[in-house]
Amino acid sequence: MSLRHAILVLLQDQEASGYDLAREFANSIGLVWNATHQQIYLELGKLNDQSMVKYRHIPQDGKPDKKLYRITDEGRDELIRWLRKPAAPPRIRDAFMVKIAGGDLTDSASILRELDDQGDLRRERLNTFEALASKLDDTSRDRDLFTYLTLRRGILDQQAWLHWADEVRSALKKREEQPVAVPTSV
Amino acid sequence: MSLRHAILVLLQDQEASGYDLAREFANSIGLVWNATHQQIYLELGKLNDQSMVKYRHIPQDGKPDKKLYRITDEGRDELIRWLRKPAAPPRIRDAFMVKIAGGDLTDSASILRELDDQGDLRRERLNTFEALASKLDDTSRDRDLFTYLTLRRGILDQQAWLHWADEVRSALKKREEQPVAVPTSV
DNA sequence: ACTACTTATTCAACGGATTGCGCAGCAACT
DNA sequence: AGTTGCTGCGCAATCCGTTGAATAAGTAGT
Repeated sequence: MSLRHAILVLLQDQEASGYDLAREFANSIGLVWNATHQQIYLELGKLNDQSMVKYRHIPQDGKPDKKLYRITDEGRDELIRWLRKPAAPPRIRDAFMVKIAGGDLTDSASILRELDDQGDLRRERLNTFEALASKLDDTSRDRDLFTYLTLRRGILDQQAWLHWADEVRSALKKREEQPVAVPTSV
Repeated sequence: MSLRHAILVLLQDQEASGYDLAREFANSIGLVWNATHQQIYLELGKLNDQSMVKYRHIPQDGKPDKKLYRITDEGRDELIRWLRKPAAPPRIRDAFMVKIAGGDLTDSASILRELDDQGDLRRERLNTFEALASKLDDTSRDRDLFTYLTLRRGILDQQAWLHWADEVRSALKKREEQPVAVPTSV
């Protein structure tokens, strides 16, 4: 319901094409909201119809033409209105966690395998986030305070996940060491 | 894409009605995947069409009739197949975080207000999760290992969030103490 | 008496999101 | 010579999800 607002937030700083936005959704904002290019183009179309944004057509040679969008006053008003009213709590949809909840059906080995895979991904993210955050440390993180805080959120999130993964590993190890009185097949 | 599998996981342990499942989605599984009753009834219908579940009709007096669903062999096969293949990484859609990213547009006060509200919610959740987890401690948390691990995930998640919220508060406080060279209005 | 909540299922309408495809040209690698 | 990848935009079909409502009878509270 608020892809539109995420787009407006991005357009606040600078004019951008749909393609530019898609890239940013894959990086910075992707941390908190992700979207594909189809959705973005569609939403830009709607925003344009409602004159929240406007664009100018830029012919390019060598590359395809593009449309550079910028936010309008109406768009900024809408954004501010949205910022004021409380956000709905995020709905959680974590397929991996559903697997954990149904873990009795699987063997530990395949759980551990996927745990490692997901862990690699998380650790990777953690590194990039930390790199970006320390870059902000060096220069000025007062101006980019909210970017910094967003990154911190991502960092703490990954760390919490990795910590949990360790707990899972040691719990599964303990369970295998002491062959318990649990039926292996019902 | 895997509400169906969450349902199948729940149906594994016991026969249940749509209504029962909806309640469980509001509690246990809701921690990692949430759904409204409309969705659940719809999905149960589809699962039934594909003979992943079957039901028996239970007439009741005093209360409305109900349908008790149970998982079939096909359903169990499908579930196991799904458990084996890697889960897609969860897509993140956190409206509140979008607000933080666009925080320059808002005053600190309204951010702090919403931070408190969200914090209350998180703290509440943390309490219920911890209560449930310690209940498992007392009896046997070997049998319910995966329930326990799911709860741990929820607990660590809330804690990480609350910790982040503290960081935000002190960062905003610091910013206000030293009136910085940041334009208040562009 | 009236209101509100619980149990139980379902329909209809809409909007948001995903998947898959198509076009188009240039650069770079194999 | 051929494949892959990047820049850039878009359509169509389908599916997933949300919102809102209807029905229906019992129980519990003010």
